Amino acid sequence: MANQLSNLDQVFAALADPTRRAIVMRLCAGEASVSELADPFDMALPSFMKHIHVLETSGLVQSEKSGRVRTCRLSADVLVGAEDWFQQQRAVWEARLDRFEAYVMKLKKEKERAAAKRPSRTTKRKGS
Amino acid sequence: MANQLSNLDQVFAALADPTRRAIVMRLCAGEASVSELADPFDMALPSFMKHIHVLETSGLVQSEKSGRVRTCRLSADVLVGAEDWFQQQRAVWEARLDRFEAYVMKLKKEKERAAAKRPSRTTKRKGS
DNA sequence: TGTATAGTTAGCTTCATGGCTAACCAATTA
DNA sequence: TAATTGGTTAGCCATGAAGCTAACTATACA
Repeated sequence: MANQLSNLDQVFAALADPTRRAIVMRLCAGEASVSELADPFDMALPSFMKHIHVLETSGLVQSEKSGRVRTCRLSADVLVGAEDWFQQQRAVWEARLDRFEAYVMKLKKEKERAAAKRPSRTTKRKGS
Repeated sequence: MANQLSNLDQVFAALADPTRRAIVMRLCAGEASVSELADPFDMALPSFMKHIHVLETSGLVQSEKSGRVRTCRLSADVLVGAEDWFQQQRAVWEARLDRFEAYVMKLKKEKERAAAKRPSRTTKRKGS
């Protein structure tokens, strides 16, 4: 619902940075202020804020300022949207494997049938 | 097994580009040569090759040259490795929601118990 | 042997990213 | 009211990413 905007370009780009992945991981455990988030990182605040901003424009994070403190929280649906992409790819991949397996089974059966017709000319041979 | 090398930085960076995601999607359906892959894209070959190279160094794609044609295939395990990251985050997120829900339920019960003790002083009130 | 095909290499531009410092609000707290 | 805290703005720099053209190599086909 909220992820029409979740364009994968920005989401994946956001997640390509270890600092930002760490922020996302932290926010999975609950919301936090900017300086709480920044604390573990050895980085100037303005640099850190850029990461927050990247996360916000990707839609992964939302924030709200009250008083002088800005609180950040995760948009789980955007995260899920990205996860969906993988699941879609995996579905295609697995369908292909299934088809391939079906094909191999078919070949095998045909071979067996052929072998049954002209009985035991070549025995099963193992490839190296 | 093959994804000790699958560093998420490179994998997500690779997937942050629509051309490269399209390549991955294409390869989910089966292996292909470079020029087959390049065909749908309006892009000079050297530019396209850079994308292939990014995908290869991320581990998402492997390729092999035979004769003059280079055939590319997907490394599904690397894709799955990235998917795993999302599942881990979701697990943390959902655990938190569960705790929160448990907490809300506890509060609710306590309120009910308190209400039962001193019978019906204030009826349920709706906040605006 | 000559020509077309499939990639590759080299080198160039342009723009985005990730980091910094310095200076600047605007709420809180003393 | 003055000082501290929490964040923001502006601007600089180095690196890397994404695209291009031009020229080249090496295989396959006629």
